[in-house]
Amino acid sequence: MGRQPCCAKVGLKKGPWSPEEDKKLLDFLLNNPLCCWRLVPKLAGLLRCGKSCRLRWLNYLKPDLKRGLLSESEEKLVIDLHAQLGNRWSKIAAQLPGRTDNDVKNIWNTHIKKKLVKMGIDPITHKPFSPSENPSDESHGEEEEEKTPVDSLCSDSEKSLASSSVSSSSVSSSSSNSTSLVKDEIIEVPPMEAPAIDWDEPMWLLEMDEFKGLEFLSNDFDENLCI
DNA sequence: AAGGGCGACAACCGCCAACGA
DNA sequence: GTCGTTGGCGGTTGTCGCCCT
Repeated sequence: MGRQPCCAKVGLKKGPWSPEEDKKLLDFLLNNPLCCWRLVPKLAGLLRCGKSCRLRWLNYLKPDLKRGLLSESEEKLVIDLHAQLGNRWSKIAAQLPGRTDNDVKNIWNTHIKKKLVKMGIDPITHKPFSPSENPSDESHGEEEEEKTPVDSLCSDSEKSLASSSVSSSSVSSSSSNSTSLVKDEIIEVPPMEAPAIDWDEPMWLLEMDEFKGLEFLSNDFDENLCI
């Protein structure tokens, strides 16, 4: 028996969300305790499937999201975590406050991957390409081949931060930084600075009453929603 | 000015795991 | 133990805007 689709495909809207839809979803989620995503579109008056609503909330509407490119330290962290975890974007994103797995995945694919390739580093293995398999014809010096991605991307002062945090062999106990469980392993990461309120939200969203008092956007908010 | 190429990002799809009946 | 439902995840695709010719 085939798996049922997450929602009846008939009559449901797909594609980009309109400001009105965003507002409806946001209004609903701000004013109602979340029961289950399947009911959200129905109760919020949206012609979307619950899954779509969930994604929109997590990737775009959630108040504490950071937008825009990664900072240098975030980028280093992503590279290190990727070296450890592979394409487990949600685990990687969990170490970056305000970033979503979709965000990290997109940034990896559009920026970091290319950057590594250009530097002669295989983004999958995180090791220098062997001369025969190097996709970029740009010559890279011997020195560069010896560098790790972190070495190549950051200054000396920053290297210490990155290398002390999540090198592939650093599932150790040397640091008192924050830790997180990834299945059986413990990943140690440096404490990221609190997400700055650096919103790049559409104007219509910023104009909404709910967003005029930022104190409102606390962690309690999320817990209340049980997300 | 037109349009083709490309990059960036939002959104969808399909699979899987967890959970409850 | 089985089945259905739901949420979560990662891969992929679609769309839009910018840049170059």
